[in-house]
Amino acid sequence: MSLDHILLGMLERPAAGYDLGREFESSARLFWSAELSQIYPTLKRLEKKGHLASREVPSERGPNRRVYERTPAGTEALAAWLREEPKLGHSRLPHIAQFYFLGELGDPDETHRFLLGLRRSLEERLAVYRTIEEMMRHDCPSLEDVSHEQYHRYAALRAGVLVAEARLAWCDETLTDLAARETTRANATGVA
Amino acid sequence: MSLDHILLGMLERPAAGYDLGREFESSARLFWSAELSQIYPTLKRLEKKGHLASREVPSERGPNRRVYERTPAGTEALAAWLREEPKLGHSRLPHIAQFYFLGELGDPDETHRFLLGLRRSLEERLAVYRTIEEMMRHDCPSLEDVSHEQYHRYAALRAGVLVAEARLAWCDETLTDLAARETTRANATGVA
DNA sequence: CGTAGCTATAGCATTATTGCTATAGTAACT
DNA sequence: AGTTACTATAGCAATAATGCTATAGCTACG
Repeated sequence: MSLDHILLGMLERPAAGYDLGREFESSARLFWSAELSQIYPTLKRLEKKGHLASREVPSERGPNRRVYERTPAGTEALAAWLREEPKLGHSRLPHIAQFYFLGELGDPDETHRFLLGLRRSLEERLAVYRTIEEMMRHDCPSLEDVSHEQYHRYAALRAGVLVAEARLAWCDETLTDLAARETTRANATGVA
Repeated sequence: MSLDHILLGMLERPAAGYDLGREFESSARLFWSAELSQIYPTLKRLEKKGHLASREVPSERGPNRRVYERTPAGTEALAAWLREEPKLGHSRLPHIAQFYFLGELGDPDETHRFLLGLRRSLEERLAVYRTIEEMMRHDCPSLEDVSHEQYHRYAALRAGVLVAEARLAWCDETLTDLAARETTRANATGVA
């Protein structure tokens, strides 16, 4: 039920479902994703639960917006979740799953192609993160000056950067090992 | 629909649902998780789809086992998935979500406590990975000698190790920055 | 005016996933 | 014989998540 708590966290200030959807597409992408079709019913459920309150607000451009805000009970529920043990959870890594079984194809070229493709995707992701990191660093000269909240946002981004870099390093390590295996194999057949 | 393909991948040799469940608890933990209550119906669906075939086999200890194996269509479906682009997917990282909103508590001590707890969990995970890594290295003197398939399994483990190390490094970096912020704050109030 | 695009909410069908309970045979221990 | 534990399958309810479609107002372009 992490989504409940993530939405509560995002509602530090009042916002409509649509706004929260945008946030998942930008900053929250780092650690979660959710579609509007999941966000709207979840907000409704949280309101029924008493963790959120909503009111309709006329929009400047479009139909009325339903703006949600946390109730004291909601704030309490969020705080309780934040104080829980860090939840490492089960990672779902489809790309590692693919790689794990890729050996069954028995074709080193497929593995090579796969790693190059993965490398490119990771470079792209890292470039986005680095751009945001620079923007944040540009806004404030020293890390020690930013607000407590801003610091957490910055640090979360750093987690994304460090992990993406580690995955890139893994691609390179694995490509190197693969090449070494290939030359060994070539020599073996060459000698034989 | 990754689970379908992961189960197909696991069925390189025939196995029962129970066996696959065990595999999720051991090696496949690296990249996915699934409960038996999800595995059994999925196997049934894959059989109906024609990607798997099953037969009942008397068990030595317990009721009959339903043993599944891939059909040619199943092998083909697996190969098609393996040849697809690497799927980075949306990461679901509840611990980063917690950290991201932890700033709202406004208490650096909570952040400190959180990072220490996370650090401990990561150390534990890493210790497990390293043990497996050593076992694999013990079984074979050189990486270039193992089978293509074994090599993929080893490399997938390495991905887990490198990422866990990166997360640990992030904990340390963030703890250091946090301490620096605290001393700055202390001096500021001390001067004022 | 038409229409394309954006903002905003809503609903639905399907699948994915979790957590729980039930059943039943076998093995090992007491 | 009774109990506990392990192997193995099954089913169900609830929630989570995806992907799709519908509606409706407003803006901007030609």
